[in-house]
Amino acid sequence: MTENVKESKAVPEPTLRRLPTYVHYLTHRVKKTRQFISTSEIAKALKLDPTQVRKDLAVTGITGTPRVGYCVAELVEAIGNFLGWNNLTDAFLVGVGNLGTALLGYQRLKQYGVKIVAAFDTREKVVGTEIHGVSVMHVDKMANLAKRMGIHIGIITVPAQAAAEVADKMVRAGICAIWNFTPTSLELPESVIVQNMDLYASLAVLSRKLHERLK
Amino acid sequence: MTENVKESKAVPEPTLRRLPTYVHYLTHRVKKTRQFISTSEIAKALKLDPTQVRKDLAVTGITGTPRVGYCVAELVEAIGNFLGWNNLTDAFLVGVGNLGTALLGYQRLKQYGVKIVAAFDTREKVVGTEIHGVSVMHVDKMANLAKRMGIHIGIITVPAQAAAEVADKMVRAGICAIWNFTPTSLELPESVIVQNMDLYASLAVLSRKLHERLK
DNA sequence: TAGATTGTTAATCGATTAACAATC
DNA sequence: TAGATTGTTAATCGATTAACAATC
Repeated sequence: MTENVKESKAVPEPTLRRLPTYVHYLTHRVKKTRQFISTSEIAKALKLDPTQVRKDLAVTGITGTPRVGYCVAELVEAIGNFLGWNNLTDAFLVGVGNLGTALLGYQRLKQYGVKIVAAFDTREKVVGTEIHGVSVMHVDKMANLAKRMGIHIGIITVPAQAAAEVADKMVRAGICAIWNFTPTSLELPESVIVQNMDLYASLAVLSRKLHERLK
Repeated sequence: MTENVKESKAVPEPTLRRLPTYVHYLTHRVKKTRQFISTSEIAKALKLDPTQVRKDLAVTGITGTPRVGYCVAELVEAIGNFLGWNNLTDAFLVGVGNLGTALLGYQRLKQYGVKIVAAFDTREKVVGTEIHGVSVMHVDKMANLAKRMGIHIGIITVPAQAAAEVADKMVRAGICAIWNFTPTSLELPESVIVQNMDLYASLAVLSRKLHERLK
């Protein structure tokens, strides 16, 4: 079997999760006037290991200068490029409840490469309305529209019991990456990328640690 | 140095994160009539390793029966106990924007051991109102009230630039566990439990994987 | 030059997975 | 009994951390 000349290893998921944190730190807490920064300084602020920071940054292809550090502006640029924050990807959101509405209001998502271009629901009360500038349509129109517009990302913010069905519909409509805000574990083909945003998993960690502490 | 007779190892965080998933699967997708279930069946449905499921369940102290499996009702009960879902812990939420409002509407949180008993903000428009049955007060009143009510959990849903200050206020008011929905990395004493719910970290993983796929 | 910082290779650590004896 | 499933110990895997040579 022939191997690729440049078979790049998959980037570890923990690294991917830390990259936006670096950008946030660099753009919001490092003075705009500072041109360079060392990994030990980043590490200290974010409570990480300096070596880890260097390894993380390395995946973006950027290099630093011994005794000087990394150029802040270049870093921000390189991470953005690496994560695809430049070319906006259109997304559909299904489920305009409390959380769905909140996400529609997150203008910030655009800075992170994703733009919600349409929202869907089944309830008469919301279908036909516009929320935070995004039209809400009946979910029956989702599949055709997704195909026609070549949508790749689907965001699921429906009640848990409807999640599986919505996910199936999305996949059949050609959506290949799903951001799942329900606690339901989706059974989908291997080829579909699923990223779970599980409130309850997160809360369980917090709650258990607190229990241990107070015990 | 004397060691505890029963020095129980800390439960791995990945395990804590999976426990709520088991409960959700068992209560919603396993027929109520089914009395027993094997770890291989759970594993298959959730795309996990059966051994891993057994190890996860073991931390709750529950045991199964060879050739029979685990009693579904007991499992749900044991996990709930372990995660402290029985005795409700009161929480304060600061930042009644899109996301904060959505969380106030999440009645489900109560099933997961946390009850938001008051919300805070600085904006005149919302201070004094009531959202989803929870009173919104000025953030200046938060510290005293938290001390008086013995609040342990704080939820931060303010804009990123206000996060550090709110977190400090919470800690000074005796709050020792913070659920942080902002992308800001909080610099707090070691003793404070911080659980980050980072939308952008999650989105970065999804977005990057999609990029790799389409490339 | 001297010394701080990068970039890389090696060691460690912890979680996942495999192997298998115990058991109902 | 036979065999499916548990529960535990050992092996593997991958991420983190340590060590250190290269470099500006």
